[in-house]
Amino acid sequence: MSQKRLLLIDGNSIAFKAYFALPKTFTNKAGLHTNAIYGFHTMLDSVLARVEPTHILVAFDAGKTTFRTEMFQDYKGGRPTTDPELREQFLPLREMLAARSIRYYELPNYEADDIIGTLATRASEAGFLVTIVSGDRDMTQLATEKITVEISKKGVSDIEEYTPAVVQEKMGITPKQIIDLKGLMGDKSDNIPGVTKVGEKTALKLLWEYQTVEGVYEHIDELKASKMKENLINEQEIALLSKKLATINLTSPVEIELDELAMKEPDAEKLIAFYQENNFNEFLSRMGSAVEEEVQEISYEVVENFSAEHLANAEVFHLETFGENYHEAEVLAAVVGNKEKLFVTSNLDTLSSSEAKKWLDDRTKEKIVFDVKAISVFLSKMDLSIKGVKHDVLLSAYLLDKLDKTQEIAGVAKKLHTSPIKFNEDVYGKGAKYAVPMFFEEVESFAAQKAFATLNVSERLHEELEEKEMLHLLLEMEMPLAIVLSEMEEKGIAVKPEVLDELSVDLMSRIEELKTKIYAQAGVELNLNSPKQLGELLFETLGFDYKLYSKKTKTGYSTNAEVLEKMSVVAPIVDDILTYRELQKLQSTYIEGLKKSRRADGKIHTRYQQALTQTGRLSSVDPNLQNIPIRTEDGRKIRQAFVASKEDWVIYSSDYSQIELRVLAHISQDEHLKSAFMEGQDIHTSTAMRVFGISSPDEVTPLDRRNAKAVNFGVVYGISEWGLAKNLGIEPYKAKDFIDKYFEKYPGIKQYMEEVVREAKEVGYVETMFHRRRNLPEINERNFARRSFAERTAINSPIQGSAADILKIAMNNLHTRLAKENLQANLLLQVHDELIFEVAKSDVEALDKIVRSEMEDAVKLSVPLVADSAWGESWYDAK
DNA sequence: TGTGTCACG
DNA sequence: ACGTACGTGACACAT
Repeated sequence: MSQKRLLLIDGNSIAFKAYFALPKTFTNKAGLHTNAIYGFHTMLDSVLARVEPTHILVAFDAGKTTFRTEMFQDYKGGRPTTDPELREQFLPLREMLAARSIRYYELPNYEADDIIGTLATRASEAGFLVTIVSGDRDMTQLATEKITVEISKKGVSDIEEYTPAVVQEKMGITPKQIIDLKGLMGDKSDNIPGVTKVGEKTALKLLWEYQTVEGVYEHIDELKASKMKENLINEQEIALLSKKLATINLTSPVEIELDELAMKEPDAEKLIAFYQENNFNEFLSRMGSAVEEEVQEISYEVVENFSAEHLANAEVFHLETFGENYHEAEVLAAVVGNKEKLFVTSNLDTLSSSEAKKWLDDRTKEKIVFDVKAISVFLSKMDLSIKGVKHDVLLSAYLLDKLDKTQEIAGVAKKLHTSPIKFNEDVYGKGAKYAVPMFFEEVESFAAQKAFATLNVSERLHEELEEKEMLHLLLEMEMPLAIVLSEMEEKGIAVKPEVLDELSVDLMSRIEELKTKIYAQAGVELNLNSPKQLGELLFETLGFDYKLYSKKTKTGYSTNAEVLEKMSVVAPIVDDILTYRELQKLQSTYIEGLKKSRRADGKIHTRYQQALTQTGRLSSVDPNLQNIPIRTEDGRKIRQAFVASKEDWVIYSSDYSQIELRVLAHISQDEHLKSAFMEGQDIHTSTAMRVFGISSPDEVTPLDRRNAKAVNFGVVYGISEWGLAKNLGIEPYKAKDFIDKYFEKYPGIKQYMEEVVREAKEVGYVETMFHRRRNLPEINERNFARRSFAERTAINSPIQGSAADILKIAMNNLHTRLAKENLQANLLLQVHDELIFEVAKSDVEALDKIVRSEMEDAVKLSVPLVADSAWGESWYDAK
């Protein structure tokens, strides 16, 4: 008979630990918190793997009153009440245990400790090895040769193992003496009093000498006179009571036979339902492979060339690449094929064969891919292109919120609970270990798996898009845009390093001057780039009261521009620090950063993340060309380095005027906002007039306009009193006044906001004009901050997202139009509401006409769309 | 690797 | 009583 092992888990204390170890962002479909359950599950998995028990039980506390409170009313007194966010997890936690066929138990009048102590004793007497898992150190008193106590520390899986030897080594006493220790020193967390002034050190010394509380009192006369001795004598009763309270009951009336605790198979059906309900996708996918015994077989063949036969029935095309940035990444392998059979080659030349070219170029040969933008960039380097792409799984997964931050097909497969495949990191490693695997077969197999997974999920995503009326968004907006973007990225924008160098010389000398000046004023030298050191200088060395200007952060004092500006009156030094910061930012991020990004062709090739933002905007990385300075003159000069790549060409820029407010006017149908735009008024002036009751535009002061502008921004962001107050530097009650007046004057906006939030609460998501969705799982949260955030998001996302959609439509239309008209012009950059081109001087007027009309007519709204344009030698001059 | 800061729309 | 304006990316520092 093999060794039986019993695992006993202290349910309350582990749930408690897990709750505090994990963020409260875990919620289930009903909006209830699940972080403690999730953490409990994780802990359970790791301890099960480690201990491999044959028997198991989770013990819970039954209630507040126990035999201990009868002995001592204040036992565990003074404890704060359990958070409702934790309390709501106890029932589902039991459900999870039930689904996993794990027995749980509670006993009126007794604590979980007593159940565990009793069963541990019975089991060890019956020849079991016992492991106890708890977050409570008191349990260590149960440790014996047969009973191991594991105490979970900070994290959920970080544990400390206690055997009698460990206890002996740590404290010099036996586990049994823990109760004597508590008797003398008490226990704050359980409100066990202990003897006055006796702490851990004193108590241990006494126990080393006299073994037990009783022993101490038998020999109390031997102690030399002291306050401590007096306390001991006076509080003998308390010491004995404390010991009693700390003693785990080993003979509780637990009505369970050990046999009943034998490990059982989980109830798969219940467990799957539970995981689904609680969004435990990771656990679900792990089950998936365990449940569907038959893992789908992937059949692939490594070939030297793609033959016409291979291509004839191919449905998928995949390029396996190595490198962080595809502008310089290496293609390792290509895959074509279908679910029955895939063909993998590392001979990329085969893509240029007439058969392959023909297949790639044939629109009637429909292809499914993952990331057509990246594929197009790679192919274009080989002078190839791909046509007939009917489904880009990257983009559809993005639209359906099925991408995780890895942006890989493996993440999609995981979210959809299909056969799991590896992530790039698993095959190529990361950091210093990022490398192509030693055995190339691994790459070939990985490439085939990705191609298979792409096919495997494509149908489901396609169907889901159809259901949600989002197919149009994929086929007519995102997929065509991917091609437009690939051309923009591939083209790149020319950057003159001489211009940057010139700016750099000036900046560096000014930075040095400022540094010297600041050190002189400070009286010490420090690293000005360190917020920590700067905070210490201002609020410790120089003695400014942080409470007046700043607030504490996790690492020190906040020293951001807002704080420094507040201090400017009393501390002239901060003006120089602000300037230093500004120039340092320009130097490191823009001068040095951009120079590093320039490639051999003298151009910068950014990459647009098309499948990332929550609203449908693009983002630009490596480098980010969507945040090149413009607001200060020093910063704006950076734009002088961005020029056309050919002689006699210029930079042309066109941007939408107030697109977000125009979108708001359209979707809210607010009469007043609409008419302001239809009459072509300055929108902030118009708002100022209405809200502040001013009759003529001439009477609107700059301050009025500024306030109105802030209110307009606030409206788009999902206005809050506090946010507006902070932005304007006024009191929240004044901000409230602005908001109230605004809503009174623009009732349609108020109605829109209420409606969009109401609807979001009902269906759990919001949509743009073109059905782009954003899910808002926290919209019905009980937590005020999270719910409020979701509500503001519900207001903002349709506005920001619709504006993004409109520019995408304009870009696609422009792309087609420019190809047709054969202009000497290239679209180079997109900055959310702005498009930047390079164009032959001779074609500027023609381009201007086309661009403005395509932007203004991209969609028909109930207010006009207006695009303003400009051009010049550099991006700086296109203003 | 996380935090603070700051650049843009 | 709660803690915020919406959406991003890159840099330097500190751990």
